[in-house]
Order: sequence, then C-alpha cells, then structure tokens
Amino acid sequence: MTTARTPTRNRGNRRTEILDAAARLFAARGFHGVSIEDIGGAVGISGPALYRHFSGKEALLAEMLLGISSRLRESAIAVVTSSGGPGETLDALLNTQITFALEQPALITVHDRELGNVPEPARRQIRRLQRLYVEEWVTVLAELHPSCPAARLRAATHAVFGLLNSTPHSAGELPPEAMRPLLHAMARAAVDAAVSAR
Amino acid sequence: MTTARTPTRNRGNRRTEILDAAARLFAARGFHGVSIEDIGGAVGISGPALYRHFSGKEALLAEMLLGISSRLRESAIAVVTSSGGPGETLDALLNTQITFALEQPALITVHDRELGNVPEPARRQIRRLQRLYVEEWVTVLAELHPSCPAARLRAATHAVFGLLNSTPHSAGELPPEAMRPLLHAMARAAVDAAVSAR
DNA sequence: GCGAGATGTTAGTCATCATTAACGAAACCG
DNA sequence: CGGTTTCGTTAATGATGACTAACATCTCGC
Repeated sequence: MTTARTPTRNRGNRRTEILDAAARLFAARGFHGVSIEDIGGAVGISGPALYRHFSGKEALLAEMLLGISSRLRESAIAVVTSSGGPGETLDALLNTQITFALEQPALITVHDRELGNVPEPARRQIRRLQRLYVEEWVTVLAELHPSCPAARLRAATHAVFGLLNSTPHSAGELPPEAMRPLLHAMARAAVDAAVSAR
Repeated sequence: MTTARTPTRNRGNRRTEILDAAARLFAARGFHGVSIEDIGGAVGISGPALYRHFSGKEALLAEMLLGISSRLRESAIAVVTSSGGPGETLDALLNTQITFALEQPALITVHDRELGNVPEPARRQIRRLQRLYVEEWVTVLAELHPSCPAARLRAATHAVFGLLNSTPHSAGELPPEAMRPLLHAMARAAVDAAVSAR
C-alpha cells in the first residue's frame, strides 16, 4: 500500500501552515506591515519559497479570506437546514459564530480588515459569501419577528457580529468557558432588543 | 484689530485638515497601505510638505490616536462627574460613544486597528488612556451591579464597544436617526444581560 | 521695503520589498 | 539506476516609499 504514507511527503500541510502563520501576522501588523520574508520565516522557510505554494502575496490573502467566508457560510447553512424553531436556530447560529470567534481570533480580525487588499476577481466572491452569510442571519431573525424591516435586521446583525468579534480585544479578561455564555447572553439580549420594535 | 484675522494665515487648521484626511485614508487602507504622498495629495499639497507639520508618519499617527483617546476619556469624565444615578450615567455614556461612532467612523476604525504601529513613547500613553476609558465604564457598571466580578464587567464593556463600533460595517443600512436608538437599545440590553448573573 | 519665519516645491537618497532567475537536492516513478 | 517533480536555496531586479536637501514664495512685524 504505497498510499498509506503521505503522498509526496506532506502534501497540502505546508499550504495551511503558511496560511495560519500569515493570518496571525496579518492580524497583528496588517497586510502591508508583513513581508513575504516574515511569513516564510514564521514557518521555517525563507522568503521566496512561498512562491512554490502561492502565486503571490495577494493570492495568499485572497485564499485566506475566501476560506474564512466559505467556512462561515457553510456552518450557517448546516445550522439553518438542520434545526427546529427560529429561536433555537438563532441560538445555534450564535454558538457557531462564538466558537469561531473564540478559537480563531486572528482569522476574525483579518476577515473584517483586509478585504480591501484582495484583488478584484476574488474580492467580489468574498463579498458575495459575506453577504449570503448575513442573509442567513437576517432570514432567521425575520422568522422570529416578521414585522421588523429587513434593513433594521441587517443593521442589528452587523452589530451582533461586532459584539461577538470583540474577542480579540478582550483577550485574557475571562477564560473561554466564561466568555462563551457571557457573549451568548449579551448577543441574544441585543438581538431581542433590536427586534422588539419601539 | 490685527488678531481678528487669522494669526499667520490659518495656524493649526492645516494640521487638523491633514489629521482628518489621514484618518480616512488609514481607515480605508491601513497605515502601511497609505503613503505620505497620498496624505499630502488628499489635502492639496504634495508629498514632503507634510514634514512642515509633523515630524514623520508615525508621529502623525501617534497624535491622531492620542487625540481620539483623550477625547473619549474626557467626554466620559464629563458624563460621569455630572449626572445622577448609575442607570442614567450608563445611558449617557452609551450616547456619547454612539455619537462618536456615528460621526467619526474613520477615527473609530483607526483607533482600534493601528495602535500597533505607534512607536513606543506614545503607545504606552494611548494604552493608558484607553484603559482609563474602559475603567470609567466598569466603575459605572459596578455601581449598577456590585456583585459582578470586575473581569466580567471589563469583558462586557469590550463587547459593547464592539457592538457600538460596528457602524463602519453597517454604513448605509439605516439612517443615523434610526441607527442611534437601535444601537442604544441593543447595547443597553446587552449590558443588562451581562450584569444579571447566571 | 526688508529680513524672518512659515509653508511649499522638486530632486535626490537609501531602505525595504515583492517578485523573478538560476541553481541544488531529496523523493517518487518507471 | 535515470529523470522528473517538488520544494528549497541564494542572488538579482525593479518599484515604491519615507525622509532629506536645496531652493522659492508669501506674509508679517517693523
């Protein structure tokens, strides 16, 4: 069984290793504040070796953001198609977003800062995925309160994302086991307040 | 009345004009994504003329962030020292932060993204002001619910900032007159949920 | 009117950086 | 084994960009 080992040593691992390191660096210093040399150094190879894995720095960023957007959207679809009432679905959406925010703060940071540095073919696609993700939330919220105008629901959704994605700022204040229920309670209360018209 | 005109033409206006333009550019493309030439161009002068007003690009950023942090903190102090019960004080804090977030989205964006690019003498001072601003909030929240541990209050405060500072993302979804009460209601509900122990 | 300071300008300079070139070595395929 | 692919390496190369120098101009105080 020759395929039992690793086909061509570690195929694909280097790519994701690079993407992870780059995400951390981009989150800390911004896309233009990180050099190709920095990224290579972070994974033990040096400089232009990156071009064996990515066609360029912008392509690397594009793949990173595309990956994040797709994963978020896919998890939202999984949640929405499976569960029961809109209240439970909302809680499940909150949970997946909270998990993501707590486990991948660097990706969260990069995701909402660096879209402007993605070149045009990919940028549109990322925006599309982000929009679709928001619409999953808006749909659930609309079921929960049909009389609320969609624009208000969209604004509320963005505000909740802001709340949940604050984790990079409050890093270390509380352990994740305490952070998770706190964020859930706050977000749920915020949503309910947004949706109860005034 | 020679002083009725403008002393030395427009003393000080150029500086703030530059700071405003730079804030917009930094918010859009990040500190390293904006050149000195870009900033000069945005105010009608070209390139190295900036060095007549600031000692360098980093000094410009430092002054920008220092200004933001000071203004936020001063407004918080004004609110806290003036008003009545903790509930009213919290609402007043929310209102000033919402005003800032709605009127100066670029400053909000730069404020929580670019601290890492400020050189060391100033960075410490900015961090100090940010911490003090958070502590104003925490103090008010503690009055509102003394049994809640301070770490939880701090985490909740950061989460509320994330919610309120989401305005750059939801730009255009709702007019500011609708955005303001929505943000207030959501934030207040989130705070109350955070503070009611579980 | 005139020297000074404030405010610009354009033309270097010197780093940094993304990207390419040219070249090596290990692993796999036959 | 021999050859090809994969994954690295260390030099260029070419742009870009922060900052400095040398040189106007304009206003103001006198």
